[in-house]
Amino acid sequence: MRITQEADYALRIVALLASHDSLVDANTIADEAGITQRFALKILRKLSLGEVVSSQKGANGGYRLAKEAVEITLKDIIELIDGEIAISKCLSEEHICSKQGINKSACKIHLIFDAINHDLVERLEKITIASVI
Amino acid sequence: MRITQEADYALRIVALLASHDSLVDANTIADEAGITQRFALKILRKLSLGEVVSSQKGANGGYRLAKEAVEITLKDIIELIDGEIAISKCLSEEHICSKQGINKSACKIHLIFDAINHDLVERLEKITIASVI
DNA sequence: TCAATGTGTACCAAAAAGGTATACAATAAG
DNA sequence: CTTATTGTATACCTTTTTGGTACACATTGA
Repeated sequence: MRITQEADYALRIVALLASHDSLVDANTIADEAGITQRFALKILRKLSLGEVVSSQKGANGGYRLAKEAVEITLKDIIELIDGEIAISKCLSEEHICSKQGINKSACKIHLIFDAINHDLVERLEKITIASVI
Repeated sequence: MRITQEADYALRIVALLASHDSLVDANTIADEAGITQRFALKILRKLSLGEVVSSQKGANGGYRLAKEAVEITLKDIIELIDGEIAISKCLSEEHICSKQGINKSACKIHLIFDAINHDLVERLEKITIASVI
């Protein structure tokens, strides 16, 4: 799948949290990211379940990073929001070559995409939030 | 945008044509690619308009490559079918950073995606159909 | 002349993206 | 010990994109 807008917002939200020390509430985050509070909450939920951010409920609650900014990679965040990164649908699920009865590892196009995708993921894995802020 | 299934089929169709010398009609192409004739025709239309394949009308007509296999890159074909390659929507059209009033070249996330995307396109540009068959 | 083939345009259905709504649970301040 | 403030959980909705299909037509070789 491609990197969605939602993942893009997630990156910006995490970057934003990385530049604050204290708890930041969803409203403030939404404002700074330029999205609605509800949508921010949805994204924050995923980030929270993925243990990228931690949350505090109740009055004066909010969110903060759950770990150091250098420990959070772009890949982590994107995969939390969008699922596995795949430049072509053929890479995940039922690939065309298999539908055609071609062995996946005998399908040259598949192999090429696979290599490219692997390098892409590797690259996203090397970029941390610390280097973005 | 991500590489769609349609682009994937297009790659397979062009590879198929590259391994034939003579004209191949849409029905045969569709059969070998495992898609309907109509859908094959749609893809072939785009390839034809993009001057990757040439067509011959009438009885015993069909398609053949319009140029040498070494002159056709994966990038050419993918862009003909899917439009400009962009790993993130943010890269084309109205990017999030601009909606937020941030200058595109000041948006670190944008710059990172831009660099990655550039390298991806460059890589796809270096792979020709000749190397796939 | 007519059957075989490609052209052009428009339409349609399913899936994904992008976002909203509603009802609830926890907690800190008063 | 109540209540306003904040996050949680789940379900739903709308728009865009993807992945096709349908129909009427144009060309050309036999």
